[in-house]
Amino acid sequence: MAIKVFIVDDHYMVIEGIHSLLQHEKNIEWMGHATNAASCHAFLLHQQPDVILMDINLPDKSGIDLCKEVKQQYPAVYIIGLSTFNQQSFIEKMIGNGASGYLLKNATQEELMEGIETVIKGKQFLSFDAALSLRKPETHSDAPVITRREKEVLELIADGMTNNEIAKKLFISTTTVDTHRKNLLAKFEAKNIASLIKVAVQLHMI
Amino acid sequence: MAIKVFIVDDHYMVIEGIHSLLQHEKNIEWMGHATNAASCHAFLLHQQPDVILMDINLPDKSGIDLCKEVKQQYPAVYIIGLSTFNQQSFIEKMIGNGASGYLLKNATQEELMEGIETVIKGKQFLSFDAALSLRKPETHSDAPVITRREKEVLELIADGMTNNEIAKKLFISTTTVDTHRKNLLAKFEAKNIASLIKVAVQLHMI
DNA sequence: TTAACTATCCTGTAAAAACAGGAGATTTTT
DNA sequence: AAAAATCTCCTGTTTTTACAGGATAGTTAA
Repeated sequence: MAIKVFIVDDHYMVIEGIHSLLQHEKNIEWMGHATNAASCHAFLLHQQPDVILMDINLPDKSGIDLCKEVKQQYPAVYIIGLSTFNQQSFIEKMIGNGASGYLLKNATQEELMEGIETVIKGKQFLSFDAALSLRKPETHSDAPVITRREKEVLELIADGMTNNEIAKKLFISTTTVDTHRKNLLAKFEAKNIASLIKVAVQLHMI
Repeated sequence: MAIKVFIVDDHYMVIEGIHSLLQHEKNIEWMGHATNAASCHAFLLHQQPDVILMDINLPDKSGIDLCKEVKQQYPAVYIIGLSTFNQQSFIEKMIGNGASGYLLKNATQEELMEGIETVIKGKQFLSFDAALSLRKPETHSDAPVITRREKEVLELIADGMTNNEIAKKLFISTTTVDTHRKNLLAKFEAKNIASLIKVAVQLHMI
């Protein structure tokens, strides 16, 4: 029996691209597409795909949230996240919200088929690069790995708060905030906060 | 005579998507694709497309640079930039480097065809959203107006330089740099440089 | 169960930024 | 030509950051 595949993505080129890659696969039944979360919900009221390929960027909702909702209502469906970028945090959140796998949009037809056939068996599938990025997060990435607390402090610094103000807000000592700041500078290999903030914003870490 | 179209993009799904959208167009001759800048150059040594659809993110080089190189060597070819996002700065750089137009990847078949047919006539084509963002650049933006010198100083601050270092580099007094810094803080209504840099990077002023 | 990581805190010192409040000399715009 | 904007420079003071070099307790991972 053919695997019923549905896609949620707001980019026609991607929809058409995947459709094109799958159209000659006899094992795949193309169920169509939705370009936003609302249409996806509407579709699922009457139809039941086996696998949903889901973009993480949708106009009305993030794919991460949609993934959670769909999995709660239809636990039997397998969801594969789709993204252009190899963003570890998104991958983790998608998986955390019930996605069975992850595919980068630069995947080949073989990878796409492999992904669908893997998740339909209940297994997890991660794109090669995605899998790599989960295994060694900081190897080829310029973004340093910072802790939750450091991120918290970094955001407050970027909002213009001084160590003293941050300390009061977080109920910790000023010297602790200073230590976090020190560690952030070391991790970013930055000379001062100005250059650190620039890089952090450019890396979308703030 | 059919318009010869070539595509440079490292995402197979996008290549297939565009191919799929164009495959039934009799006016289009599909010449194939390259997934990086090097293959694109290699292809152009022997073949000559009329229009190149070019991604701004390539593995070995930015589309912005590739655009420049290709236009220098083959001025007759029309280049249309492709991107997922509606980033004004990229659009401007692509156009500045000789691109004839710009298409968002969520464009429909109609928009795609319209884009190709427009640039082949030597006209400029910008995706609707892209065009909107170019028409009113600073209308809805909170970006303060800063002088040339202030921008110069701002960039050096963002690179991690101190007032003293900047002063030496620009052959002016440290106190002058301090004044510029003071004025920048006032113009951005920022409490300190950290918050200023954050906003400046987000507004693409750095 | 160690080892590594994380978050917390400390004492100091030196450097830098932020803030106040000026002023003179060019350019640019009106 | 006059007004406005820009760039330049100054003396101070206070606050904040940056840097050095620790330490302790709890958590997480090997």
